[in-house]
Amino acid sequence: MCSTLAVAGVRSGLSPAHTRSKRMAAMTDLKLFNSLTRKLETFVPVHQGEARVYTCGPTVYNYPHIGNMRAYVFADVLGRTLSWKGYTLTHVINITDVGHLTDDADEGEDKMEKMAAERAQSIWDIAKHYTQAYWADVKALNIRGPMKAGQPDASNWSVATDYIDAMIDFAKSIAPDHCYELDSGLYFDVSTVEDYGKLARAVTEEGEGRIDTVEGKRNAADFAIWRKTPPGEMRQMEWDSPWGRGAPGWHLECSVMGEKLLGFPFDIHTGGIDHREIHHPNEIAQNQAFCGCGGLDVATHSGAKIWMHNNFLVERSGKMSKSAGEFLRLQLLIDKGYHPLAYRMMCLQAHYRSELEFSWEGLGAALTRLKRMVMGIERLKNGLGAEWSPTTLDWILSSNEEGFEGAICDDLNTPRALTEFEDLLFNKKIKADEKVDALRRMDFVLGLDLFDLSRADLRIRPKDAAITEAEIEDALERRKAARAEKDFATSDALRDELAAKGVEVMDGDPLGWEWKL
RNA sequence: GGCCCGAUGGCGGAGUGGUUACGCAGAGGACUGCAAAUCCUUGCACGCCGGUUCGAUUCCGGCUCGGGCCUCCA
Repeated sequence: MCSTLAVAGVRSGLSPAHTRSKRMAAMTDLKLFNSLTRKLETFVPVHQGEARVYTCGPTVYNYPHIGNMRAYVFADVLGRTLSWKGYTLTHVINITDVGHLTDDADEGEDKMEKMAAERAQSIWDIAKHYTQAYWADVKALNIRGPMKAGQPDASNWSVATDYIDAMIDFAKSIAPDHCYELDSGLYFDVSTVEDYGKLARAVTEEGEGRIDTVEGKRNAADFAIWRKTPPGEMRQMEWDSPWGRGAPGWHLECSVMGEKLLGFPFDIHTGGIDHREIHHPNEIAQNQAFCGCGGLDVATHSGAKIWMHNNFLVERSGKMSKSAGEFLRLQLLIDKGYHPLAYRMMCLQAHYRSELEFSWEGLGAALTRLKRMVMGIERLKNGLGAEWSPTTLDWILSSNEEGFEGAICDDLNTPRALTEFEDLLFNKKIKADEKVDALRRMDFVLGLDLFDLSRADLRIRPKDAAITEAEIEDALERRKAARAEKDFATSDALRDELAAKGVEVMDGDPLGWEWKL
């Protein structure tokens, strides 16, 4: 990362002290909030020059809603930041196609099996369909997806069912000291590792008994490593194991794929804040057991050095829910005429650890902001801008990029980073070609793809639009003719007609018209 | 019941022991036949009660309200 010009201070006559401060900024440490310690920690890679990240991906039994996607936008910004800071990134994102119950307490049905039964479809088809739907959203949001050694690599979409043998091996290695078998399966004894639940700050003692515990469990928090298929039942997804025919527990896959693809310990494990309570504590317990470090401090033997969790996207009616029937899909936003990157912008406008309130007005605000930034970049591309002021250029340029770096390095403060970006973009004292490189570097981190977006791209036809583009163009031609004749009555009537159909006419704008949202 | 979090202008959302971002909306101006879009300018806030402090929105305590998790879900 070379965010500052080494000679800038000299050329602009700045004091040595200022030059020094800039050099230091270029090496700003990346600070990230570790859920395990609940503190901001400086990122120090396990392997020099590398960053290895594991992101808990979707369970592909249904479409992802936009709240789900916030987690991947967050993980993407983290990945882009690590790349931008010069680390060779390996990023694994898993696809859960087996084992995730409708109930984390080991009592529910398998989500995949349930959906397959409801749809009377093969479970494998269900998985394929929803995986592809997820990938479509990933692409639309400019999420880079998995990486291997610094390059995009689809093989790091790790699919749980590809790792069944590895899961069985993993389970075999921890079973003797940490597990016990019941009729329903193999269970992990959480009392065999130290600090169980540290991540959640949970109590392992019996609570108010709201969870129906499985008969025979030693501790309320014990969880299934392997679930046996009940006698007389037949599942679409089941495998033989030393503990009988059945399927792996949900928590096992992440431990196994993390270990296989990244090695323990790897640098960062990410996921939604809900995973902080059950899934990740269980994953950590498995990892401690696997390392043979049960009894050692969980902070150093959890499998990953830093655990990061993004907060929820919420709406007035409460948290987004898939079980409630209708839920917000990215495609719904697009159908209504919102470009998907408006949603990315919306995510970026809030810190990943804060809850973010969703509303259509908010999404519209993000779209407007995105549009104005795209226009700013277009002006830049056309070389338009103010006079270059040689005495201030370097200072402004570096101070904006320093500010940007400072914001991102401060636990990925994207809202602040956005303002630094705009500060530079809209600064009239710097000529376009003098700031374009810095802006490109910043845009890479934000992932808005501003240099390749046009205003026309942002103009998305609402699915229920009552008029076609050809009809609009035709009306605009007639309006143009009327205006040439100074027949304003006709031209205004045409404009009203278009407005009634959701089209806004913009005479002084090269784009000519826009959909009204 | 247990654990945890939040309360910032019309909305969203940063941040800070002393001059409090930014975006959207609003207002005024430029442009326009009039608008719209765009550009320029701009008004508006730190839940309540105490405490610490020269000074608190920022730190501490209490209160009120709201939310999350403990069941699906990022």
